[in-house]
Amino acid sequence: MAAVDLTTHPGHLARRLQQAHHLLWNTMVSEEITSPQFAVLNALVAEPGLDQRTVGERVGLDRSTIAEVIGRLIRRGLLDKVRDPQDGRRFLLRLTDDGVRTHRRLTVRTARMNQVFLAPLDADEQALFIDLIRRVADAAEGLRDPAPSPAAPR
Amino acid sequence: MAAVDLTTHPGHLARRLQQAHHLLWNTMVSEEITSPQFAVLNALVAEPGLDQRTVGERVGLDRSTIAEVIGRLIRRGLLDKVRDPQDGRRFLLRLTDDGVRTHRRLTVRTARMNQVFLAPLDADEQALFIDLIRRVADAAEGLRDPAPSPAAPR
DNA sequence: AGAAAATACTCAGTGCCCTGACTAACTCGG
DNA sequence: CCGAGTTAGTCAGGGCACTGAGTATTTTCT
Repeated sequence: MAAVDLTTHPGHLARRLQQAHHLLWNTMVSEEITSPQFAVLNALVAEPGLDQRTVGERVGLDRSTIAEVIGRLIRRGLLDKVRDPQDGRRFLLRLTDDGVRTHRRLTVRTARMNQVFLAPLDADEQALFIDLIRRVADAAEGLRDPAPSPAAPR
Repeated sequence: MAAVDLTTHPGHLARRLQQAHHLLWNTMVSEEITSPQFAVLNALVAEPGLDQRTVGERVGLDRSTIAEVIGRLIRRGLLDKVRDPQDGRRFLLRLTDDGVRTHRRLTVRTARMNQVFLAPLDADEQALFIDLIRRVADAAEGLRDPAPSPAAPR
């Protein structure tokens, strides 16, 4: 008894939403390059020469995961990684020509995929959908560090 | 150049939403039992004695993943798995007493967590949020099998 | 200058998620 | 009754995502 209706649980819906997206991505965008990998390429198109940690921050991946993703992109020849001569801890990342081409090619397809993905909603709803998800995600991310009392921000 | 703004991409937002949810789950619900594991427990509270495949269908996991999740729940002693005497291919699943207790305990906490998770939205927005996500996820899942022409449904 | 703290990254371990190939068991048509 | 097709589950392999521990390098404080 006392089972719950999971279709009203945002977490469960979030998981299903992501699965559905992953599926559509595979068929409409690429079976080689995944959505997080594309996010990394995109971050480096916007800001070439970032280090790993910062890229991870931009796309929302922790230090371990970003290392794996970058490893795969390097293996595919889309990315180069060189020690920062200024700071021996960092690796600076830069797209190869192939990486730039791949990003451009996938950009077109992701736009098409997003249209299909959001097709069940009308234009107003689409904007609302994006806004609501962003607000919830932003707020939950803000809960990470318990935010010390405003009197002691440092 | 020509980088894209990922904050308008539903797939990227879906991933961030799920990450945020996962984080909150860990702190507010359980570090032992994950959200998909809870979904399995919940499915078996609603319908005891289901087989693996059907549980997977109920919670939205493929045959491989559901096998892993069930394996972990069995190792934790929350679940039992026995061959169906009627059909030697199936395993029938049933919660242990501990499994039932765990489900009950977590149900209370998930309700609290959902409140916190959705707190940035007002009541109307929350209902809308759930509705929009569900519609998009359902539609995308329906794209799996290309839906043959209506004249030849069989 | 030298010790302590912070930072960037790696590695091991756990869990979720999928596909494709395989095995065992059942069903159905002839 | 028996072979072909279907179904439930396993296994190998690839990718995402996190934590905690450990290494190397830089910064900071004294």
